[in-house]
Amino acid sequence: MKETITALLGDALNTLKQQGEVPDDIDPTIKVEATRDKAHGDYATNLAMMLAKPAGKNPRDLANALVAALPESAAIRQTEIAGPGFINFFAATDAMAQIVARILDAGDSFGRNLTGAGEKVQVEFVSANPTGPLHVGHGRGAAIGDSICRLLEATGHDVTREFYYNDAGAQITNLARSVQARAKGLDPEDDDWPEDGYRGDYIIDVAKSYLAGETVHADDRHVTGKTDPDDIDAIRDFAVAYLRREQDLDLKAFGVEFDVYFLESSLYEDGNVEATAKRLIDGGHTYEADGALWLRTTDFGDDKDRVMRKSDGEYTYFLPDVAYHLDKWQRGFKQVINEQGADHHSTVTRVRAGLQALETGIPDGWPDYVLHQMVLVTRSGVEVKLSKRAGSYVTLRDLIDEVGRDATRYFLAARRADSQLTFDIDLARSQSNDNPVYYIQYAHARVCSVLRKAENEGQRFDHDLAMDHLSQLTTDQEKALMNRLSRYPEVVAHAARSHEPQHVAQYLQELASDFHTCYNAVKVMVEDPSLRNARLALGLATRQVIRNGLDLLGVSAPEEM
RNA sequence: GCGCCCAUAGCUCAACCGGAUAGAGCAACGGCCUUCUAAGCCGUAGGUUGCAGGUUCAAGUCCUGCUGGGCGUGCCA
Repeated sequence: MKETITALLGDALNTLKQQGEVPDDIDPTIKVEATRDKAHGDYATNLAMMLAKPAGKNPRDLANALVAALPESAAIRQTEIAGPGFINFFAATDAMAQIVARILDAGDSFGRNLTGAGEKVQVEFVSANPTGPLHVGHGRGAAIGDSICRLLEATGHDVTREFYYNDAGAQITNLARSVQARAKGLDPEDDDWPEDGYRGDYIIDVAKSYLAGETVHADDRHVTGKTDPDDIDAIRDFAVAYLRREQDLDLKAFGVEFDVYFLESSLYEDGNVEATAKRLIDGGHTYEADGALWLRTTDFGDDKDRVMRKSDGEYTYFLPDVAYHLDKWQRGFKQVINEQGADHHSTVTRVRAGLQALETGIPDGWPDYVLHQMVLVTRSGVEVKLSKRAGSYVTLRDLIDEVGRDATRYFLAARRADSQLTFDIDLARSQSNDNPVYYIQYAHARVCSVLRKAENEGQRFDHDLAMDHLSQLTTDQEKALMNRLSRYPEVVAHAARSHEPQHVAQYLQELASDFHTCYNAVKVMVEDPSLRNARLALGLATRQVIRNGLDLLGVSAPEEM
C-alpha cells in the first residue's frame, strides 16, 4: 500500500517537473507515513511541504497540483489536502480488506522481505567469559541480540550469531584457583582463599564434578575431570568447559543458539595478535612510554592514547579485541553488530580507532554497536541483588525458572536498549491483564478458540468463500484491525533497519488491543456463512501476524491459555 | 574534571531518517459475563515532553548551555 502510494506520487512529481511547476534538479525522498489519526485517512505524505521551498511555491498549491497529477488507482478511494500541506490518502475498503488475503497467502513469511539481499551480517552478543552462570545483563543482551538476528533474517540477511570469550586470561586463572581452593576444602572465609577468588556456590559444584572425574560437554568443547587437585591446568580446562556448559544450558532454556564460539586464545595461537601488533608498530602509530607500548588512538578520535602492551610484556585485552575485529572483517562481514553492556562503551571508540590505525580499508565507524543499559531486578518493590548460586548477582536462570522463558524474553527485549530497565518479577509473573506477554498471547489463544468452536459446530473455515466476501468486513473495529495488520511489514522493516526489536513488542501490544476490541464488538460465529467466514479469515490473519511477530522476539504463541 | 547514555501522565514505558490534537498499560473512578475464553471490553480523569535559549513552515525528536541520574574514565574484560 505504502509502496503503491509512493509510486503514484513519483509519477505525479515527474509530471509536475515536465510541466515546469517544479525544478528538474530536485529529487526529494518521497515519504509516505501511516497516519496516527483516522481523520487524516490511512496514509499521508509531506511531499508538498518538502517541495515548497526549492520550488518557491505555496505548499497547499503544490499539494493541489500533485493531487491533480496523480494517476488513477483502484487502491485509493479519496485524497484530501489538509493542514499546512499534507496530502491524505484514504484506501479503498476493498483494497484494505485484501490485506487479509495477502496475510493468509503469505503465512509465516508475511512481513518478511528480501531487502538484505543475502548480505552476510555477523552479530556478536552475550560473549560472557566462562567464569560463572549468566546474569540478567547477559539475558538482556541475549534477548536483544537474538531478536536483532531474527529481524535481520526476516529482512533477507545471512546472519551469523557469534559468541566471543576469553578462556586463558587473568580471570580464568582466578577461576581455576578458586575451583582448586574448593577442591582442597577451602572456604572463602579461610585465610588461604585466593585473593579476589570467585565465591559463589557454583564453584563448589565445579570442584566436586572435577574430583569425581565427570565428563562435561559444552557446545564447543568436551573435557573430563582429572581428579587431581594439584593440577591447575587440568582444573582450568575443566572449569572452563563446565561453565561453558552451564551457560549453554542457560541459553538453551532461553531459546538462543550460536553458530560460532570464538576463543580469544585462538588469536594468540594463530599469530593474529602478534601480526596485529606488528602492523600497528610498522604503521608508525605506536610509541614506548613508562615501559609500555602505546597506540596513538587519539589520532583516530579517542580522547586518550591506550596501552597495547603492558610493561610486563603481556598484551592488554585491547589488542586481541582489534585482532578479533580484523578477523571478522577478513571473514567478509561488511556488516557487524556488537551487542554488549553499556558498561563497556569505552571499547567502542577504542576498537574503531585501532581498526583505523591498521589502515586496511575498514570504513570509519565500523562495526556497529548496540549497547544496553543496566538491568535492575525488583521483587515486591525491593531490589534483588543476590542469587544464592552466583553469590553476587541475579542469574538469568533464576529469572527463567521463576517467571518463564516467554515473559523473560519479552520483558528484556521490549524496552529500548539504551534506557535502564527495571525487571519487576511480580509483574512478569502475574497472569493478569497488567502483563503484556499474556495480553498478546491471549489474543492468539482467543482466535484459536473461535476456530475450535467453528470446527466443533461443523462450520469449518471455508477459505474460498471467505476470500469472496472480505468486503463484508466493514465495522470500524474490523477496519481498524485490518489497518493495523497492514502496517506489520513496515514495523519489521523499521525494527530491523534500526536494530530496535522493541518496536515489534510495541506493535504486538497494539495489535492485540485492536483484536480484543474487535472481538468484544463483533461476533464471529454468525448465521450468514459468507460474513462468518470473512470474519474467521480476519481472525486467522490476526493470529498469523501475532505468531510471526512473537517469533521475532523468541516468544511462543500458545493455542490456549 | 572529562567522555558516553538517559530524563515524556502518580508508576512502567512508546512515539517510524523532524510532521497534524504526544500514545499504551498499571494505579484511581464508573459501567459490561444466561451470548465465540472477563487473562477481556467500554467510559472518565490524568501532560508547559527536566529547565533556558536556538534552528525550522513544523521540535519530545536537531543544536547550545544548565539541572538531575546511570556508566565509563586501569598497564581489568
